[in-house]
Amino acid sequence: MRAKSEEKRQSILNAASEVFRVTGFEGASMSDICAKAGYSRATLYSYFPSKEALFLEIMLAGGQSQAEAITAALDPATPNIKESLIHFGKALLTFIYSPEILALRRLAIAEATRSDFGHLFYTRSRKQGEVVLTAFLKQAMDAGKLRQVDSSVAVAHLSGLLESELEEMFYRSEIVPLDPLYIDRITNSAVNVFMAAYGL
Amino acid sequence: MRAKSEEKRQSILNAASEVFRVTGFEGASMSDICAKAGYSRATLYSYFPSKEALFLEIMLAGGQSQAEAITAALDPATPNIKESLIHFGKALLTFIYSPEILALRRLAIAEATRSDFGHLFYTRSRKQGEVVLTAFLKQAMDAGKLRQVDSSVAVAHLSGLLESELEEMFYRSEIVPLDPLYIDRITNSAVNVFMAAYGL
DNA sequence: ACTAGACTGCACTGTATAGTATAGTTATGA
DNA sequence: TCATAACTATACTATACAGTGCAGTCTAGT
Repeated sequence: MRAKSEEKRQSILNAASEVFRVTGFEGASMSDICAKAGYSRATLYSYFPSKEALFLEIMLAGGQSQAEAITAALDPATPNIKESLIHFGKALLTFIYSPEILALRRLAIAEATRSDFGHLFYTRSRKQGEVVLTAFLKQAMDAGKLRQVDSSVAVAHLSGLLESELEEMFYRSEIVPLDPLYIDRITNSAVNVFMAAYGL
Repeated sequence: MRAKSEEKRQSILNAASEVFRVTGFEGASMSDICAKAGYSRATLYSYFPSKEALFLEIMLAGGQSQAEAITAALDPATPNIKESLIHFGKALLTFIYSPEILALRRLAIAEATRSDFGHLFYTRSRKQGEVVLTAFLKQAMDAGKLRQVDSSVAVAHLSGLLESELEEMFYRSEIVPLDPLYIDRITNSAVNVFMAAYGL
C-alpha cells in the first residue's frame, strides 16, 4: 500500500501559505491552493480537514519561527550591551520584515476580528519574543549595564524605536525585502536613542 | 419630486462603516449594510455605484479625520516643548486607538494586498500627520528647544515610542477603548525617553 | 502479481453574494 | 393636485466557493 508522506503535507502547507499571504484568508480558494500544490482537492482534504485548520497550522508555524528567531538573536554573554542590542535589532528587523513574515503579520491583523487566530499568532510569536527580551534587559540592568527601570517598558520602547520607520510596510500593496544597509541605519539610530535614555 | 438627501447618504456611510469594521471588506455583504441602514438594496445602489466605491469613501473620510486630528493636537506657539509633546501624545493615542479609527487602520492593513486602498489610507492619514509633526519638530529644533538632527527620524521615533506598548491592540479580537490613565502613563514614559535622546 | 489505500478528476450539493431588473408605492416640489 | 423621481420588496442572473461523493487509476509493500 501507499503511505501519506510528510513531504507532501509540507508542500501543501507551503503552497497554502503562499496563496494565503497573497490573497488573504477569504480570498484564497482551496482550488487555488490545490493548483499551486499540484494535488487534487480530495488529496488536500485528506491531509487537512478544512480551510481553517490549514490556515491555523500555517499561522502557528509562522509564529513559532518568529519567536525562535527573536530568541536566537540574543546573546546573554555579551560584555557590550550596545553592540549586542545592535546585533539583535538587525536580526529582528531582517526577520520580521522579511516578505514571508510580514505577510503573516498582516494576515494575523486582518483575521483578528473574524477569529482568535490573529491573537493566537501574536501570543505565540511577538509576545514570546518580548518575554525573552525582557529577561535579557533585566539581566543587563542587574549587571549594571542599563538603568534600573521597568524592563517591560524598556522592551516595548526598544521594539517601538526599531520598527518606528517601517510602519508604512504594513500598508504597501507589494512587499519587498528591506535593504540591509537601510536596516543598519535604522537599527543604529534606534539603539542610539534607546541608550541615551536607558544607558548609564 | 423627491430629492436624495445628504443625511441618507451619511446614514448609509455610517452603517457601512460599522459593518466593514466588524466583518472586513469581503465579509461584509451589501444586504447587511442595507439592513443596518434601514434601506433597500436598490436605494443603496442609487447612492453608491458599488461596494468598492462605498468602501473607498469610508477609508478616505477616516483617513482625513485622522490627519486633521493629528494637526489639531499640535500647538506651535507653546514655550515648553516637553509639555506640548505630552499633550500631543495623549491626543494622538486617544484618537488613533479609538475603536473606530483602530478598526479602520486594521482594515487598511487587511486590504493592502487586495487593492491600493490600504496605502491610500496611509498616505492620507498617517503620512499627512507625519509631515505636520516633522515641521513642528523642525521648528522646535531651530528655536533651540531640541537637538538639531534629522527631524523625520525624530518624528518616527516619537511615534514609535508612543505606540510601542499598544501593538497588541492590532491583534485583539474585541476592540475596547483605552483607559485615559493608561494613555497618560504611556505618553509620559515615551516623551521622557524622547527628551532624553533629543532634548538639550 | 496482488491488494490496500492513496490519489485523480469530475460532478454535485448547498450556500452565499454582487449587482440588475421590475413592478408597484410613497413623498414632495411646483 | 399631480407628475416626477425616490423608494421598497422581491425576484433574478451570474458567479463563486467549501466540502462531499464516487468511479476509476496508480503505487508501494508483501
